[in-house]
Amino acid sequence: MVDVTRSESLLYLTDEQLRQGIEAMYFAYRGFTADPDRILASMAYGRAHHRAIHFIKRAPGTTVTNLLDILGVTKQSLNRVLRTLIEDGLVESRVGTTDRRERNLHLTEAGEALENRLSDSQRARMRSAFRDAGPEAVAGFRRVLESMMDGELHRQYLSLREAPK
Amino acid sequence: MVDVTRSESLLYLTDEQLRQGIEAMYFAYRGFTADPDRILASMAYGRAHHRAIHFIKRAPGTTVTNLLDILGVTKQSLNRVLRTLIEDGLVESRVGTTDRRERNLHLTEAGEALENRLSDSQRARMRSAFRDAGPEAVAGFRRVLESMMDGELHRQYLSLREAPK
DNA sequence: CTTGGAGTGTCAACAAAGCTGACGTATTGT
DNA sequence: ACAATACGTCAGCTTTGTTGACACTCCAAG
Repeated sequence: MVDVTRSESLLYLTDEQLRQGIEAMYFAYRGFTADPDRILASMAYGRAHHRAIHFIKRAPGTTVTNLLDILGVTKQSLNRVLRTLIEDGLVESRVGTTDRRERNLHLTEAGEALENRLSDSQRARMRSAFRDAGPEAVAGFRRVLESMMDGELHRQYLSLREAPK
Repeated sequence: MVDVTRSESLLYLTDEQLRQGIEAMYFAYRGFTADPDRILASMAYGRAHHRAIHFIKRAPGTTVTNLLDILGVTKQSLNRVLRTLIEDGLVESRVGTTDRRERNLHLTEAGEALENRLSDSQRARMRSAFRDAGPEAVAGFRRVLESMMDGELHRQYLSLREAPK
């Protein structure tokens, strides 16, 4: 089945191993989004609203352009989502202080409440997976995921750590 | 910053670590789908076609119901995708031999060709990530992802290994 | 002080891919 | 004979993405 004569240290790079990794990624991502999706479906929201809320929570006061950059969608697409969140009183859009063209986005109390519900459920699953797998596995998980991002994605991923709050 | 007095072995379960895991998952999944998406966009296909093609390749002769089960979508949704693939001559639908109500799905030569292009690009990224991270990290990656699937997803993930070909 | 460009919002139209509900046909198994 | 299964399809709706066009506010530079 597998040619054992080749360097043993590369057996984890066989096409079969890669395919299992691909399928694991597919099924795990479905699990990853399942819990928040259930909560969102009970309201008039979808995954796009979750992402906006998540990153506004993560970087309060962020601008629309910055959010656009992180989410990688068009402003028309983001605006539709953002508008409903503002109308529903979950997000507040404040005119920028230094540059009045900008809009600084913040979660309202209601927005914070929903964010908590969503991220609690997602964290619960992540925590359980992390605990089951153990610290070394978690480190490996992180290392592989980070290598899977291309340059631009990785830059954005890291940028979230720079000025967290 | 972090309360070092609590058990050190649980530091990897802090909310901050979990959030980083969540964000890593989000950005990595975007990288994971980026390459096939580019190929698909140049044709009239989308991610849904890719998934169908992938699992037909994985389990040749699979039935529509089985594919429905794995993909977790409605038959109307799958049928729309499957119909275009059959019309375009990438997938063949053969009347079942033992049960003539069933349809056994196979890739045609053209279907195999597209599947190869798609999975080559996806495997290339996965291989590069695996190689960068090393075997132990890959094992951890797999362990965490598998723990992230809930029961039903995990069952389906494993079922692909049972009768691979 | 005008003018170009950046940041934002919005209208319109469209596409991909999910959903529900309903119905029809072929086939199997009781 | 009849109920259930497997499949296909019509119609209509939703979410979330896309282009393209246009307007407004505001900053910065000439």
